[in-house]
Amino acid sequence: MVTRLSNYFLRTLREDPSDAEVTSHRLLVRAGYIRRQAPGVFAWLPIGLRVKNKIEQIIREEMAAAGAHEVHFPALLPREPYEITNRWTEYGDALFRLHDRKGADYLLAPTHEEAFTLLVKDLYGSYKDLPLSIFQIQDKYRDEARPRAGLLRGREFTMKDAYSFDYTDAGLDASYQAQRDAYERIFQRLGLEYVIVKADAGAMGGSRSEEFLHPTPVGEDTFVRSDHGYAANVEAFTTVVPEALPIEGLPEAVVRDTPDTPTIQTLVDVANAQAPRDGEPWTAADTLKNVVLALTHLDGTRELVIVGLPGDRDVDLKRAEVAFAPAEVEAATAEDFAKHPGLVKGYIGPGDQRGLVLGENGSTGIRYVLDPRVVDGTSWITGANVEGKHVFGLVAGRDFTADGVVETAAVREGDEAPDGSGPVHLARGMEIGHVFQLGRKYAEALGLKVLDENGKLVTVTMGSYGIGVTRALAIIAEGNNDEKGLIWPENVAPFDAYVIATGRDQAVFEAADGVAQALEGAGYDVLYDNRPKVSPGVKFGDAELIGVPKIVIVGRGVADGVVELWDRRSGERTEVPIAEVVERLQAQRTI
RNA sequence: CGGGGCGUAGCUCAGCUUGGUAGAGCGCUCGCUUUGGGAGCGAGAAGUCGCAGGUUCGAAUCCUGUCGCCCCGACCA
Repeated sequence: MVTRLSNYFLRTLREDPSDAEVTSHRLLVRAGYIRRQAPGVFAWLPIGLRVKNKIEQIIREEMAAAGAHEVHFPALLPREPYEITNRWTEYGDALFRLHDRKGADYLLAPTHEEAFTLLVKDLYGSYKDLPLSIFQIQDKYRDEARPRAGLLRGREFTMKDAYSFDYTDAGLDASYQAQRDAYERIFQRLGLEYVIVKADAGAMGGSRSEEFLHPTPVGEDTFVRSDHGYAANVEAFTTVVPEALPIEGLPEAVVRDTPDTPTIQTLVDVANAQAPRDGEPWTAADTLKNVVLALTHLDGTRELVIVGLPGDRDVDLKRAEVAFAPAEVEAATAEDFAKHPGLVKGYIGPGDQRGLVLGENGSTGIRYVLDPRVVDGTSWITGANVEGKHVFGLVAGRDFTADGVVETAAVREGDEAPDGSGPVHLARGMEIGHVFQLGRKYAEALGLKVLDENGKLVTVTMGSYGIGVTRALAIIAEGNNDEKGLIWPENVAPFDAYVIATGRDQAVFEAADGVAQALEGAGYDVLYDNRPKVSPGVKFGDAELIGVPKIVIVGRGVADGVVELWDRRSGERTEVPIAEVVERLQAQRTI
């Protein structure tokens, strides 16, 4: 059936909605694809649902090709399984919780590891049943602190989540690879550029984790990539560790007066004025900055830890979170300093040959960890733990030691990739997919075991694979538009062709109707703007806003037996005889 | 949770400083005209000015409180 605009449930807005900032949000609302219901919660109108269904269909086809079977879980789940895996607590405020009439706790699932694991446990008990991959396309709920950017970060969103079950590590690797390959095909079909980056497995545990990031300025993640193949989320980036240097022959450390030098820059200025170095001036990279962080451990205890890193580097709190996981990390507060009078703010240093200040063996007893660049034999200007004094020539491994090495320094443009593939560039990306090996965490917690070939019970190992469906839709919209409106790629467009009848001549409407019917007959989904008494300008504007890639204008040319084919993306219009419309569009078709 | 902005018709907004009968454009309804780039004329329907209290003869406007929304940051498997 041809969809006729005169009675289709679609209303475009002439002006941008006032609450939308990012392009995809603005255009999807204005063109009548979605409507806001609550912060981060959207209703899908018929035309929006069509695009969503197209994306889901592509995912379903590729999941089937990868051997995964579709299931469907409730969004509403009881508390107990999440209690067992501790996620009822760990998920914190981001979990939507509710009660039934008896007061029992329920949640709106933010993801479904527990439900899937328990279902497989219910039904399977033998290694012969494995491997198994199952997936669903389901709405997920997360009570985000701040939903934003329309569909890009909502509180309700549609996600494809797949889970694999194996009883060997090799099996998990194969299942993981199958999903990873399927993801590549899915994103290619969706026309979404992606970069696969190493990701931090984080609190989810597991050994291998990769994110599919779509490079875009509206992205929330920062990632790095080299020109020769390396790509990683900044959280997962590892520093190339320099060789240790010989200690012999290095001059003794000297304490100097450096009044009014609470910051690295003031210190460098004073150092160059009072103790200039032969050859080249001191820079921030010659100083050792000691940053005080406060960790909050899972049991609620607060611990101070001091990170020593080159003065030209800043601490990246997200990287620090990874380094100190599962503890939460924040900068130390004035209160923290007050509790540790041994710490002289602005002049903190590890100590010197006369005695250590930082570290578990130091006078403060505060854990002291170093950036990987601070290898043995490197010499530093750093705080002397006295107001207005710094130590010059303090040598790592000779004058001080630390309790460990951690990656907390912010990654910079030009840093060397750990795989030797050259300097990295920083870019913004939006996570559109995530594959990771959960391992046995959930199976262990929930008791999912099978009997192996030897009749022994073994714990199943799992993988988890997600694609944000509605986020992918928004990202496609974000990357396919112009000042007039959306421009859908053919394989996710809500319709294959958009027929416009202009004018008021009955013959035009009859001809347009014929064109629409002919296209439908050829297998096209057609949206036909048959609205009477609507001016051509309005119809053209709506067509551009809605963004169906192929438009057929039926109007003044009808008398001569021709119509115009209008390519939404290129803007090109060509006249063709009415009888050839179907043929011409088919010739242009790329899918 | 911190910072900023905003709540007035379906939408986008003016009015608030300086209190005095609720406004515009678009959209919607009816009639006539118009029909290749968001038409014209005429007639209409449509609002608890977020909510609650207060000041005042009188509050969209001033005061207090409160709720909500948007943006930036923190947070974000």
